[in-house]
Amino acid sequence: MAATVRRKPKGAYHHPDLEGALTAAAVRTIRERGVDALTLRDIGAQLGVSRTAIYRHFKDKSALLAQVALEGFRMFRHALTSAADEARARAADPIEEMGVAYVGFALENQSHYRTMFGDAFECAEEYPGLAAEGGAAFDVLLGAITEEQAVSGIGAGFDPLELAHIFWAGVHGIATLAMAGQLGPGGKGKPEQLCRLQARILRAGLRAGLNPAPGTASDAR
Amino acid sequence: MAATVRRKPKGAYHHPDLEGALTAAAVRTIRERGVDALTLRDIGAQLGVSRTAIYRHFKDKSALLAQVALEGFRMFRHALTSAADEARARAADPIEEMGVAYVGFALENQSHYRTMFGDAFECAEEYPGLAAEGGAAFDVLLGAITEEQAVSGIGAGFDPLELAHIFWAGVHGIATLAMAGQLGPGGKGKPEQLCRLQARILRAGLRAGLNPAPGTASDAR
DNA sequence: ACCTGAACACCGTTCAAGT
DNA sequence: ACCTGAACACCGTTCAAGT
Repeated sequence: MAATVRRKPKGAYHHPDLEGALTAAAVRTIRERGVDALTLRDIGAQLGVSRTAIYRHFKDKSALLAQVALEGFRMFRHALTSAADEARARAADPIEEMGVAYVGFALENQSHYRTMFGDAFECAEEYPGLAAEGGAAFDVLLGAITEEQAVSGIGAGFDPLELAHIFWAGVHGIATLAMAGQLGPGGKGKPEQLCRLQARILRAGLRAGLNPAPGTASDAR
Repeated sequence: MAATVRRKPKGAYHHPDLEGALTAAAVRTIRERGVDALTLRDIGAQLGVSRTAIYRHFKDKSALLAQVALEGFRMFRHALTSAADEARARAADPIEEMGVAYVGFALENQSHYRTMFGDAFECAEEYPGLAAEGGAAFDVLLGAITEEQAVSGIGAGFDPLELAHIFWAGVHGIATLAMAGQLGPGGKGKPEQLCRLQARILRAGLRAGLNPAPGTASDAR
């Protein structure tokens, strides 16, 4: 760590860490003016740097966005992990608390979240680190579910991967709808409340088990 | 209906219904090459029309996208309504079938769905018709939930609006994650299966009722 | 009325040139 | 090594001009 001291080159740098400054400026711009307003020229101007200087640090604009997404996934995974750990420490439901942390992260870091699950998400194969970090974040949720199955037996008869997908879809849906202002004017408290309610209904449903719906036609086997 | 016969003007029209052709071309382009590839110049070229001809029919590019979204919401509401009606006719769960129809619509009409819940969704206040159509589609879901509360008593103790938000978030989450290819390589059958499982777990949870989670700390009152 | 072509103010990206 | 300025091929949008 302390062994590698970056020797400052002779040329005058505008920024000691231009790469970090570029991603930070990107995050700030997205937050303040939206993704569409993100312009390499504007970022360069913000940093007092030529508009082509970015190409020294990133292959192109989407690589910069991928870096924002990667940074987001790292923060994201940490938020989920510590929420689950803290819940376990006070004997709360780790899955419910992870859901609250999920939605809270999305709402507090909308720039990162939008970038994580926006265009960069679609073409993740170009940035293998992205898919890996996203998978690691998902594994935190998957781990909590398998643990719950083993410890309390809740949902033990279900495929944990399917349960994880359902929980993910639920919190992702709440987060995106809340960001779009579709969950009413409740403000920030509403999404968390909704998130808790969702987790508890799902938990109760898993505990109770599924009796076949009254008129299920196609999938009796 | 048949009373208003549009008299063809003397000037030579490239398209009898340029407005409809423009939105159709937009939908097709989004489906085939993504929203970012949607270009007024390209659409004009596709239709053999000047790239500024569109301004005779739409205020700007976002108005064209709003039209695509509006068209999408109308088809969407119809799909939801008929799914619920059909479910009632054969005594199936209307909510589960609406969820399947929701996800199915999203996957079969990704151009429309992405536009409906994309940028146009954010600035819906500029296009009041959009918000109205979106609200009408949501009301189909809300109505099915209040009906279920009244008829079968399931979830009767809950705020129907909160339940509707939770169901919406669930199916919206499944739809968007499926579109992003995040629900595994299962193909088209997987999202529907997940959707049914989610609806049944939620239903079972509402039927069973919520006993307080083991270590709920903050919200005892 | 409807459409066109040129023009304007923007983009991302490339590249030879500077230090 | 790192950064710059000019240049290129694109955008959306405006507007005077055509029929």
